[in-house]
Amino acid sequence: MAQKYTIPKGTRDFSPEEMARRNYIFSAIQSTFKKYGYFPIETPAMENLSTLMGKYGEEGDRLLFKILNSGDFLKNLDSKDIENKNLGKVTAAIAEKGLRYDLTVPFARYVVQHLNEIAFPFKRYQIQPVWRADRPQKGRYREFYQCDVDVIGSRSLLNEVELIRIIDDIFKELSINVVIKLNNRKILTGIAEIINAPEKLTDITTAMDKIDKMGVEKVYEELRQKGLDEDTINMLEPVMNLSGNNTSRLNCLKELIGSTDAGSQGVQELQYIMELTTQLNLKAEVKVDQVLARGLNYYTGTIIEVVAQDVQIGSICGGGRYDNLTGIFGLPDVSGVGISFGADRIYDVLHELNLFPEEVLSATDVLLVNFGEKEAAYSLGILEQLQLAGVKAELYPDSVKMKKQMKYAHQKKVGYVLLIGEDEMNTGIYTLKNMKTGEQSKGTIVEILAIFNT
RNA sequence: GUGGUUGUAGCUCAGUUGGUUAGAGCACUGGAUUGUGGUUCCAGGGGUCGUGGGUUCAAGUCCCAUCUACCACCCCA
Repeated sequence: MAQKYTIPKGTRDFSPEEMARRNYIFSAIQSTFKKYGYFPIETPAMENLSTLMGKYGEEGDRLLFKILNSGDFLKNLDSKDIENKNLGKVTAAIAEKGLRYDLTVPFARYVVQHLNEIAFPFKRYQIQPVWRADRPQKGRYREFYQCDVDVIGSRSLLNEVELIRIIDDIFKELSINVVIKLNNRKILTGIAEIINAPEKLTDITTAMDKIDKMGVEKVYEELRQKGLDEDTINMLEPVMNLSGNNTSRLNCLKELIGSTDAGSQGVQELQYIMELTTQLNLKAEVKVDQVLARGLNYYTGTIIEVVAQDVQIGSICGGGRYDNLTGIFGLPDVSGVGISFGADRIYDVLHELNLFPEEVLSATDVLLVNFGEKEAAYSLGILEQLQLAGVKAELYPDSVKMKKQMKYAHQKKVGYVLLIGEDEMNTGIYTLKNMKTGEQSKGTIVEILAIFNT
């Protein structure tokens, strides 16, 4: 072996088998998006860093891949910044572009930039890879595909309901059992207000979000570390320990935080969504989760997260409503709501549960064996007739030993092998071998075409 | 970014308290079978033991560093 070449940490190659399975997922997602009236767009892999920085919080800025400037990238660099390890300034001086971190922020940029071409409410989907400089782990990659659907320019909660239906449709088609968790950013705000700690909103919600993982006591411990006093923490108790079904939980929430503007609005919104959702015939379980706190950085209303029931892999879909994402790009008061499907994690779920259909890899129907120069030239005409009839056919390019050609057909899972040697050329009656049963039959081109067309 | 585990043939792995020429299965190539794959039998090729340094008469094996993959945290799809 010449040398060991590898791919960067957290990235992957995809074999033809894997691509067939991936395309199975993508087409399930894409066809559903289309069915609901969404149109596709694409945006570049790289954006200006000014577009990306500051949109995902401090953590997000760290996880952005930055692209070194072309040419003399040192020309804007101040050597003092290097000495002082002023990483922010050094980065800004040598890199002005970065790889996109998600599809939502580039979409917001797109909307603002193409405002006058867009009919609102704008329903778009986007299926493209994103990059994060995170440390790879199970179900976590540095390059992965997101499949986004968003509606922008409509405040109606019917959009939320539609997204829930889309989620249910897609996972139903893929045979994955899921729980759709719902919350509302305003409920979180209400909680923070009712315990008189609105400025601690982020600390409170990210701590509460971990209750399933580490238990109530650890959450309280983390909150103490973040500087909350015992009284405040005790006030959280009733919120943390909500029980019962969705309706009773919502009613409890209303009592607890209904006195705040945000809280009452948030509960009302969620109640409305639940009302509409419960009368639908959904397969997925929809669950109100008052501690769910994803995407806190730009979400303002509904928060959605989807987890697989039978595999522990983190969320496979997530999203929410953002009232002012385009505001950062100079277009205020445009509300949007959207979700993102993690195709790579869905792949892992399907793989782990063995849920991929057998025949996702569409193999070649028939391989024509190459017996030599004359026979190959003759076979070319037969090949053409087969392909014209819609049969997936290929002619082995080299006249190597039949054993090798048969083995190739076997490995590629080709259904039939067509043998056209000297005898067959002379008689016009060809030999067709069924690779599954091993049976051989003889027939004219018309008879053979008939076999494939049935 | 913090902490832990790991690395031996293309792949999955064995390799004893440090000791002679580092093994197996699968895969690959050739043959048994000159027009027949998937089964069987025979033969063959393939390794700077992740990389760099150190300890030792002697290192795949012990020590340090570094890289990779995996796991947990942070965060997230």
